[in-house]
Amino acid sequence: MSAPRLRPSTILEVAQEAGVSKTSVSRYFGHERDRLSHDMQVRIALAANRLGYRPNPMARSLKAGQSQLIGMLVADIRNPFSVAVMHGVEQACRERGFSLMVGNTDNDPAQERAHLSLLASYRVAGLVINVSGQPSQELQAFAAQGTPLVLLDRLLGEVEADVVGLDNACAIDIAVDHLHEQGYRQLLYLGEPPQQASSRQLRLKHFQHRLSRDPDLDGEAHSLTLQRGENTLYEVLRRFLDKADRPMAVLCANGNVTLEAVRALQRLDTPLGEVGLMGIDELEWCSLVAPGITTLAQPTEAIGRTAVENLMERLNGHPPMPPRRTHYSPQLVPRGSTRQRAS
Amino acid sequence: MSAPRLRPSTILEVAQEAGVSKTSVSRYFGHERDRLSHDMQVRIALAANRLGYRPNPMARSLKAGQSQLIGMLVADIRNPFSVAVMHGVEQACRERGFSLMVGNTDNDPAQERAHLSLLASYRVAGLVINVSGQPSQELQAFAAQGTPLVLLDRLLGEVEADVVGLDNACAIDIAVDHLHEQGYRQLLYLGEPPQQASSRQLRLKHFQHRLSRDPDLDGEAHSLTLQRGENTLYEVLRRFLDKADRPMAVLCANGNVTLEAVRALQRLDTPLGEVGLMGIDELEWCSLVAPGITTLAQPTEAIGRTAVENLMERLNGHPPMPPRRTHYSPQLVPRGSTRQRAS
DNA sequence: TTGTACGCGTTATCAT
DNA sequence: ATGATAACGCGTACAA
Repeated sequence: MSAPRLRPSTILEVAQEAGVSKTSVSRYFGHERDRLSHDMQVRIALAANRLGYRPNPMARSLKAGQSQLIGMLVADIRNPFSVAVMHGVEQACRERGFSLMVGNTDNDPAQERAHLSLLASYRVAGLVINVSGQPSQELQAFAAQGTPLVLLDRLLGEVEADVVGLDNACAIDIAVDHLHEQGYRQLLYLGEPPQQASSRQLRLKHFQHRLSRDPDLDGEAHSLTLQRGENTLYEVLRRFLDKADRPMAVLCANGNVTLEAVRALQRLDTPLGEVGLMGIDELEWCSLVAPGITTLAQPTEAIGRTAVENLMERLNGHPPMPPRRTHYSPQLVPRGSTRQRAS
Repeated sequence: MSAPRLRPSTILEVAQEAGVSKTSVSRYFGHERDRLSHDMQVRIALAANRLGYRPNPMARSLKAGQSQLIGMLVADIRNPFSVAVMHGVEQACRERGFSLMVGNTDNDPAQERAHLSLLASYRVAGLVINVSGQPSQELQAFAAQGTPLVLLDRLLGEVEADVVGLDNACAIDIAVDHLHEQGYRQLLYLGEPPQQASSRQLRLKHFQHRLSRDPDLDGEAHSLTLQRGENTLYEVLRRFLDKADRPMAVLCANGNVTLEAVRALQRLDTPLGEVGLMGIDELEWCSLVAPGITTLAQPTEAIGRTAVENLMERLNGHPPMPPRRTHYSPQLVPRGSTRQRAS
């Protein structure tokens, strides 16, 4: 049997099959069922079922000037954190009858722009985005067009949008307090280059603030580019370890950094705990690496769901609503990597 | 400033701006530029630029009866393997001017069906799917409609589709051979319930085949449902360890199983390597858990790209083409977890 | 309560 | 080489 390409049935065919006008069928599948007589409802339902009819969302969107699509742009899809958030977004969308168009920008502004204009052309009803860099013209256009925007994790000046993410200052506070309590006095903060993302800036800045405020603590902060074969992180760590004279700990700004830090510490043959290690972002393997890595867990699902909820409120609600910011507090997951050996 | 909702410009507006007919503009943006005089091309280009015109893909699809969309259905989006494949799919799509609609089914046939009929209504040009269970009516409809289908990892009888995935027999062979070489003689195979996925069946079956063929080897296979709080895996492992009298090793059918197996082994206080451990699927943390976990790495990106390439060939090519199967061989990544201590 | 007729933005057919 | 027009599937103002 060669490809038959059975045409999906149209509203017109359903109308004929049911012996009614297409208007009625349209009403039935729109939100005006109540305007139809019971008799008519039954006939339409039957006919539609027989033909396996499903409204064509393309035609709908064309007419409406807006689709039932939500766009989501992720800076790094291989980051489990992003995926976890995406899971929340996807669920929330489906529950509300929206579909998800995802794009991965690999932290590349050019890819971001390309995706953006594509999503715009699809007239997505809303956009959830993990921006990678400066506000592009395309993003401005989105905002100006009135399409609801939710910024994930990273915020952006000049763009009118809701923001959902971690309370960065709070996170740093919890982390530094915890390390302090555990007896660590010299702290090394490791993060990725802050230019690209506001959250990175905030975390870094607040860490430095804490350092300067607390006379009890000493330390430094480094921003480095994570890359295959790079061993900047290793070098930084080695020098810090050499220099330090009091109990010291490393604080990693995100999951990727944590991963590389563990690698480096293993290369340096340094037992976790003796040198404290703590990371923002909870990853499934953190409990496996002996003696367990202390983390700050973000409520990823909630972040995703909240993003969609914000979108929906703007979609249903009234335009004049000031941008909202939702900041979640992380949860401390204490493990062996911040427990000094009893000596 | 309240939401202006700037309407994106249309082909008609460009035509007026350029002082030509919409047909010409359509030709310009379609694949018939050569049929236009140079003069006209310039005028249209200028006008389009001035207005920031982008063809409306909805209208296009409506007319064409098919979209520039590729659907991708993933059984478990939180599985890093799936995400890695998705990354390959996304890239390949974008390079070819296609966008990706993703859905996560959480291994639930009902969700799969829902997504399927949605994707169908969007007239996706092709579908990449990680099926979760039996061929649903919706999937049959897809195939019957002539929409190209690529099955990932799991194949399905009765559905005409290309298949891209791992060479499961080969994978098991490599694994068993490796374990054998390393001196392990009693093998425990741990997998998830095979009913849902053909790849699970194949791996399990071939493992048992190898066991029966090789008089040198002894062992058993278990299928178990992985779940929070469940400790079936732990129990199975404990009993096996108690019983075994020769060097023994555990072979995990996928990344999730590996994760749980490591947890269980740690709970049992069994050093990795003494009891061998090996997993199918390479995960970023496998090198971190001392002494490193031996894995079989799948070429995830390639799998994703190949899936899209198959789709494209069917899209451009001639319908009468028999289903193709592409099976990749995994790569052995030997680490400490399959190295017995020198004693 | 139900139906007629038009338009959403695009492409294909047919003419010029 | 270029343009007028119909049609894709749907929603809706308007009429009945």
